[in-house]
Amino acid sequence: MAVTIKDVARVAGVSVATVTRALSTPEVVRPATRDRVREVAASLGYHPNRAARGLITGRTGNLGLLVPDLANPFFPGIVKGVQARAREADHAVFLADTDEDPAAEATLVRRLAKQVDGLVVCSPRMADAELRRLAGEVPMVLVYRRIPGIPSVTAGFLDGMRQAVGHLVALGHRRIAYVAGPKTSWANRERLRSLRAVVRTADVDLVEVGNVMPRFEGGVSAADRVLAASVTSVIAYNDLVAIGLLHRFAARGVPVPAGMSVLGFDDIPLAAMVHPALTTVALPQNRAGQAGVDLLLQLLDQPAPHTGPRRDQPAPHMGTHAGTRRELPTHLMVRGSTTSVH
Amino acid sequence: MAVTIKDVARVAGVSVATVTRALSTPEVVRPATRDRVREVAASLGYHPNRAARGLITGRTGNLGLLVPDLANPFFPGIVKGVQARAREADHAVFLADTDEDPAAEATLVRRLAKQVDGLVVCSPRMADAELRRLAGEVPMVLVYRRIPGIPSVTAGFLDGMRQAVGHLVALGHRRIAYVAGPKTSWANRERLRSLRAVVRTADVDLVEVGNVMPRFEGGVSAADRVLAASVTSVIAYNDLVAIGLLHRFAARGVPVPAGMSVLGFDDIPLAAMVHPALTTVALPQNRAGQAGVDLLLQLLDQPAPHTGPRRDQPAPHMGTHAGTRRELPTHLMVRGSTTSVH
DNA sequence: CGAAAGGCTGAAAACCTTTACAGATCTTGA
DNA sequence: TCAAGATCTGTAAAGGTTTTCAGCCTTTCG
Repeated sequence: MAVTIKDVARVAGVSVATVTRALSTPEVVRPATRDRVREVAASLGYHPNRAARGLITGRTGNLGLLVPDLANPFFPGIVKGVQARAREADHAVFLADTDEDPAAEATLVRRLAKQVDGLVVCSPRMADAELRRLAGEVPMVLVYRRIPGIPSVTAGFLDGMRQAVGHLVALGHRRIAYVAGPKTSWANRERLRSLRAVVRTADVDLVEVGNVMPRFEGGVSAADRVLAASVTSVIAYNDLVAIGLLHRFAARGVPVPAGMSVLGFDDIPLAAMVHPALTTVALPQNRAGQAGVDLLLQLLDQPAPHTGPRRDQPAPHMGTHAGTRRELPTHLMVRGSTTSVH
Repeated sequence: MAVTIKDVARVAGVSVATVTRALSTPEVVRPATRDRVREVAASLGYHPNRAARGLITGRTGNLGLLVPDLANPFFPGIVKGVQARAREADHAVFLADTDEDPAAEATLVRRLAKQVDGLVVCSPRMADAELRRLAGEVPMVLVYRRIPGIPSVTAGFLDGMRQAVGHLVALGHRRIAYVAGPKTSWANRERLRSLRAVVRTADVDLVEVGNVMPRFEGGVSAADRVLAASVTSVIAYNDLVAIGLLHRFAARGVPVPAGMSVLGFDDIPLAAMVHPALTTVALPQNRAGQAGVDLLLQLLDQPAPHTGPRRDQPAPHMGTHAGTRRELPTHLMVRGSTTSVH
């Protein structure tokens, strides 16, 4: 049915070994033969069967990508970044959406592990220990989560927070609310930690408003508590929450930004589309995805672990090497949802 | 390194043939042996190498999914639907984002074709003829595009338009603008065709406002022309365009819905988050993805084409069979962006 | 008790590719 | 012209699985 290497060999009048060499190590075969083989291959539309190749080389040429929820507009950007870089490196990518289910994450990692060279795992919800175990089973890089020993790509939350708070302070705000995301979320913990650190060095009061789901509804549900906190500005866990706040503020007749400055996090495309457009801390999405793939490919190119790696010393892909951690810059996008006090 | 069928065979004291049978055709092996083998397999954490299996069975257990632009919020829903159904059927899915590039579509289809059993191709931008050719090379189902001879999943645009226009007419609107999407888009052509058909039977004037990109900016750029058309309501090609309109109307001081009713298409999650929330024709996303996978799997289960299929009769997967076309229902989501005239 | 029938199991081929090794051809220098 | 070396090419094994075929053992019936 499909054209195989044998067909090419037969038509070109050479052995299959020569065909594979002409295609993958052209320099070792005589130019005349090489060109003939390549011509035949092209005319027959031959492409090596990657599964068969993977069987022998141990490399599938495929990558896996796990995201918690594709419906969260933060993730498509990352996925696109991963795709773009993977395609450049001639790799295809398996995508799995875990529906925010930590248990599904482990299952899917294992399910995919056999078919890929490595995985990019995005904002995983599962526990550190479990993740570490999985990282021992299959090469893996983390995006938007940091665990010592596993290569990771994150963004400068602390710096982002510094810019955000700096912006509000410059506008005269002295009481700021923070609407926190899920307690179990690493990103939320990091943002909160950064925020507290920043606040400590500035002359502002911070009011923390309970944990909400990182979605529109979470913002809606937190809005009234924010209003009750008598603050002049609010930083939301992410843009979706911020937009939920906006929605509820509008319904309550609180003008934004005149009556309340709202600041988001992520800079999802949506942030620029709402009215007023959202001031937000932009986190790289595309670039984070790309960086994830870069790290992963780099990891895979490292000398392979000794067959039967010792238990007592981490396998090379555990990420003990340099350049294994990457922190991308963040920047503040000032739009219409923040303004000066009075 | 990884545990293979040989390991299981050795430990269980049987041949590899028995192992594979115990796992994939349990009824043919003696219960005692079967149980022992399965136990050993489980304890060793054995999972068949799918690449190797695919080599011999011709089935990879993988599906491919092509989308034009994951950043368009319409598509993540479809992707999630595909994922969900694929996972139920124990298939993994390759995702490729074509970045709205028709040329990339063909390349990616061919690139993926070797590694999957079939493809779900979503809202493809390429020409019918090209798509037909590709469908001859690899089992394929179309989602949100209909081409005779290729299995497809679409939604009832005509019915959706009937509901949309009916809603506006009931509210007293007599002049309606339509902001069209890209001329090359099949969805746009269908929507326009449906709209014209509906308008013909109702007592309303239709003003068509030029073709715009199917994004937020497209709506922004069309808004002024809509205002100049002295209509009381506008139907946008999709929600993103509608939201762009909303944005520009707000900037121009035109109150929505009091001064202008705005109606979208798709019902992306965002539609409910903007202010005012968008009245829109809801197209199934998740269900469309699921239906696409259903159709594809059904296609694959059909008797395989005779080895060396005749040129003069379509291969089975060309979709000459019944049940090969599926049209899902649409419904109008009435929210805050439409109201009665005066 | 013997033979046929049926149920289970194992050996080996097949899927498509890459690669180690050995063989063949060509070039070069004497 | 011959030998040695370099260059190129072919054979065969390997990778993990499924499947065909044949053979073994057990059962059943005469």
